[in-house]
Amino acid sequence: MSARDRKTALFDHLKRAILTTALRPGYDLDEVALCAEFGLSRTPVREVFRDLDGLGYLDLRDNRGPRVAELSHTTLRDFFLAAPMIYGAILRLAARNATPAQIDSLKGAQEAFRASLRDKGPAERTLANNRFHEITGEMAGNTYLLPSFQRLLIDHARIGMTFYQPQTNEMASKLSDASAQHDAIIAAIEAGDEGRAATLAEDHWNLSRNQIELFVMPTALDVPMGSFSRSSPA
Amino acid sequence: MSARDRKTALFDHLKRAILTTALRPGYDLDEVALCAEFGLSRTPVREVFRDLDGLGYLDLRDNRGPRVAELSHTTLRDFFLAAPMIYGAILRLAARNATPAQIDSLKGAQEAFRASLRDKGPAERTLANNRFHEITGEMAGNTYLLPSFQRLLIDHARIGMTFYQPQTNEMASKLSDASAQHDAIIAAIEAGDEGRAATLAEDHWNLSRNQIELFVMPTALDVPMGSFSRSSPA
DNA sequence: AAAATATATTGCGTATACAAATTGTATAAC
DNA sequence: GTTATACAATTTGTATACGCAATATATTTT
Repeated sequence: MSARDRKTALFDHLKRAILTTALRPGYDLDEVALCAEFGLSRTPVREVFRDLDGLGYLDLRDNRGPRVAELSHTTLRDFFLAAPMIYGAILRLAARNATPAQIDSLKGAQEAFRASLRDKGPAERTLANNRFHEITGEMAGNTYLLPSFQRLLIDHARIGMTFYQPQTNEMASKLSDASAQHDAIIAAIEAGDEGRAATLAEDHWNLSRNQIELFVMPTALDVPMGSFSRSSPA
Repeated sequence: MSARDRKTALFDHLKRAILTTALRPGYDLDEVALCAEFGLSRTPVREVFRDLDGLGYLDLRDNRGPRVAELSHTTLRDFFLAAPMIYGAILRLAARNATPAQIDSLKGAQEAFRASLRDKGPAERTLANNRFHEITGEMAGNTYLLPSFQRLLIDHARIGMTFYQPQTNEMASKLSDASAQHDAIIAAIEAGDEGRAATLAEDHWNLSRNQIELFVMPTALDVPMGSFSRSSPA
């Protein structure tokens, strides 16, 4: 195994571990440990760190170890603002520009996603879903939109992993909804139907947003008015 | 002068040289020459390269020297698609979130821009204008929109330098228009008027777009129909 | 006992040395 | 004359070593 392969292995490992929150937001990485684990010296390891910093996976601070990018309240707010706009634009452009080879690639990714829903855990499902959307980004092929889109995908994956983790029960139906939407997205792209692609982007976003909101904002208890006294004693 | 200062000096130098097209798109950088010029060894110089690659200034290819990011026909098309959307979103959010300190900073940048219009050349003007818009990006403060916005600013500066360069004559009035729009943008942000900020973003974009289009598409000659024979005799 | 300063230890940043790969050139064969 | 191959030179990538800065700990002083 060449040094280059070991370097890309490290890159892929960190990317996956961060997306699936196996490495939690804010986690401090150990440079020398990773050197030993992947059989690399510090120089190439630090280059990988810098690349991941540029892509938004890591946060590099001076004279301090690299840290997994934080996922704060503020970033969540930013996420909700930016995501619908960018997702819509990306799918619209994907429908406009997708090549046959890319469509095949997207179908493959959707097949893998469906397979992961059958017999894999949350981490694998997240990665498969992430891959699907990464390909739509490649299809859109817009140099300027892509960096923002990719950052959104990183945190979308991580938000998903942190929030929907526990309730795997009622997740199932929502996930098959998501899978059905993926199929519709593929169809719209293949037909070159930009308007439909944009609509589906909105639908897909709404599904995801509802899921997230369920766990951020606790559902109000469905209780008749007046059951609780206004001034709660003690 | 410490090594760190020399490193940031190199970073700033390359950033400015690329924005002003003193280093043209596609230009191959000489690693060792820059090491000598800035008194650094190869390691920190290569780190600067990687940072600039992540930000979209440079293009790093394997086993090949770093190259100034290309500015192709395709990227120009992408630029026209993405810019209005992102610019609008950024100014809208800037109006929503700007802090008093940031507004002061923006006023300072506008003052510097106006000064550059008086007694500086195209490169200084481009840098001053770039700085103004960078601050609006900071004001918006959205983690996800910022990377795309910054990439747009890079190429907006470079497109400006390549196209409006020669005709400094008729440029003057357009530049004072741009300066007036900057003032209006500051006012809208200070008032927290999101709608007006978004409208001004559109106006500012249209002004810039018209400028660019004038040089990309040669203006049709205003000649009566039939002046040219259909089949041109070679 | 608490606080402050000195000292030790960890680890980040830079430099240099070495290895691998790519490119240019020269020579030979077709 | 053109093309292909081999070899040399330049350049890129990786490894190791050193110096400095930041933080933690211990000892001293108030």
